[in-house]
Amino acid sequence: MSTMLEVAKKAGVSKATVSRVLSGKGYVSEATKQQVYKAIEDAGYRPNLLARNLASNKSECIGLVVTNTLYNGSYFSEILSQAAKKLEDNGRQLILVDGKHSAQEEREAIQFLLDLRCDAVIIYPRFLTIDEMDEIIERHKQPIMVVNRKLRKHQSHCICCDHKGSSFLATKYLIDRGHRDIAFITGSMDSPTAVERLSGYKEALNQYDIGINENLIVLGKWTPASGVAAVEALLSHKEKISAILASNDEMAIGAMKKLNDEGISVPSKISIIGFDNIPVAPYLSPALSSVKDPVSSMISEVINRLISMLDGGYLSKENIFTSELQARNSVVDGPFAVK
Amino acid sequence: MSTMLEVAKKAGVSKATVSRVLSGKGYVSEATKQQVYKAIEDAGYRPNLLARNLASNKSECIGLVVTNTLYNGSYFSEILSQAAKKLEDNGRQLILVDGKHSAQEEREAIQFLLDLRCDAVIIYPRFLTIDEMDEIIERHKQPIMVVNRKLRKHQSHCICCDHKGSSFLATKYLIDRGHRDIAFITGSMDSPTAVERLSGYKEALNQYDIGINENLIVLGKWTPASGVAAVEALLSHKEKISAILASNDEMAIGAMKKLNDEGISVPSKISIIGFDNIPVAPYLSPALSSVKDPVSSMISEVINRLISMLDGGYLSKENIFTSELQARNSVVDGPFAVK
DNA sequence: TTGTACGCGTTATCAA
DNA sequence: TTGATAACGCGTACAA
Repeated sequence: MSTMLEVAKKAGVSKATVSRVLSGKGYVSEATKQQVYKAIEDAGYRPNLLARNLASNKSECIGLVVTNTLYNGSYFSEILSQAAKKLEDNGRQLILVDGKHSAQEEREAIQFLLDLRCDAVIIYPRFLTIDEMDEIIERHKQPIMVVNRKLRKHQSHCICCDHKGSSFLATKYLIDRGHRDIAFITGSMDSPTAVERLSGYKEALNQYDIGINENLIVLGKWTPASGVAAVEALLSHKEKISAILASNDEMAIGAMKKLNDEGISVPSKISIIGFDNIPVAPYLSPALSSVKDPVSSMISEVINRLISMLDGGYLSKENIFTSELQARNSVVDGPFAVK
Repeated sequence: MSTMLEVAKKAGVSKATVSRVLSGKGYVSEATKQQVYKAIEDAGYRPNLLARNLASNKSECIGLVVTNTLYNGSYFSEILSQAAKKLEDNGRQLILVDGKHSAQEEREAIQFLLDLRCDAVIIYPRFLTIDEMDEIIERHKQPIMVVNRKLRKHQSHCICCDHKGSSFLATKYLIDRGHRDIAFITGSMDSPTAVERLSGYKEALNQYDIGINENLIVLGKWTPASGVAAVEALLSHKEKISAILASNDEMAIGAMKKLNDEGISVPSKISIIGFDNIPVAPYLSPALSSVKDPVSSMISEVINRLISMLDGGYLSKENIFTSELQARNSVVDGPFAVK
């Protein structure tokens, strides 16, 4: 790898001049500029970003941390494609690193990006607590944004969404159409999203004076296979069921499969609603409907803020954004009246 | 951010000693070791990876380039989750950067990772030609591995899979079960994979003396929506059709949807086979079957090679691996006999 | 308009 | 067992 010094020698100028040509800052005569260009070409010169970033103390790239437990599934590709799209015209690079599967590893992933001197870090957390994230944000001068969690202190650094509310609405939607025997398949209960969705379901039942039947609530793990297992468990209880709310689309698809296999037709006998509205979900309707999760909006908004912070002179942490994105979920239409 | 120098001062030793403690190389007395640890703790010290990598000339991280046209879809998450899993125990970081949507941008993404001094780069190309990649590999000392393409020169640097062969087999599978009127939905024809899958289909028809009916071949774009459109086009021709081969599962799902909407039952009236076997695909059977693409094996194998190259002392490019992974696709069972 | 020289935060090579 | 000190490749005042 040839260095700037070699290019300088080839062009018969000093390092500083080459640097000026490259950065476009400072005065360089047209003649020497051409010589330098030629020398760069000849040498096949490539700047060393490590050296550049070290010297200039910035990197033009922002890091994203996502647990790999999320890698399986369309939800994740949505996050990434949004982020990529959003950053595309901004001249910054997105670097994704794996948060693996523990709080410790999520911490390390963030540290890694910070140690690499990324200009900012976005985290879609799975294991870290909001208190710890608040603390991490405090400890670092680089902006650290948190997606899908409501932080206690640094509310300008987080974007979240009302999972409980959307789950409440989806349940209400079914109730409004005459359903009373609504089963619920949870996500992994170590995930706040799973907890919130369950609680929205319960709140709706309570509000409409429908008793909560614990037999109708079964644990899932976000995967299609766990949706199959959940329906198996539900059927074993021999309870009456007219609708199933699954905490995500993958499980809803598993549930659908199992019901079909058992000869229970969907949606005429049992209605199913999932969450997230993954790309293929609309194509599975009318068997399946789905609540749209505002991932795209969240990611998009978070990057907007970040860009403002970075470009617009980012002074203190609490000074720019105070509002929260409260993108409201809406239930996709489906033929859900009880037959 | 405190530096090593500050830590050294706090501990009353020199930079060199701190460096030794951190790297675990060289002799340091237990006593000073403890002082240094304490000073690191006190200072909240974090190594600057830019400086470290610059000085040591390595980075312990490997880059991955994927076009964002692939981000939408389960196929991509499979690539990433495999790569992450594989690298997890290896102590290396995976850095994903966006290849965006042109050859130029794919080039730049590779350059970026190289400029960042990644130890190696894996590319899942979409637009770059194999000749250009051969050339890129030649120009750089870091190993550059190519997934899903057969290179001309550096065969030890690529992993590919026999898309034509698997498409041939899928077609044959249908023919063997009595199908003669088999429609084909292509992928985007600027993708080699799409071309190969089409050619496997044609070859099978030829081999069994079934004429190729151009009306039964329609262009798709990999998306579910394009699957819908493809079926629409097929139906408009009023040709007899007993089976559809879609070049990926997403399009197959779109096709399924459209047929259902038209009251044509799947698979009893028309059988559908997709490709890739995305996570939800098995749960859509028996309506849909899918040919498993060996992505996992490809990614896994490519990283195995890389690790050997990096750890085992990588000398010349042509000297270690010569064999190619020829993971054979197998058709998932489905009830595909013509009724 | 150009060059000199120092700093960025490490690692690594010698002496001591 | 430790400490100077020279790289690593680049940015950037400052001087010329």
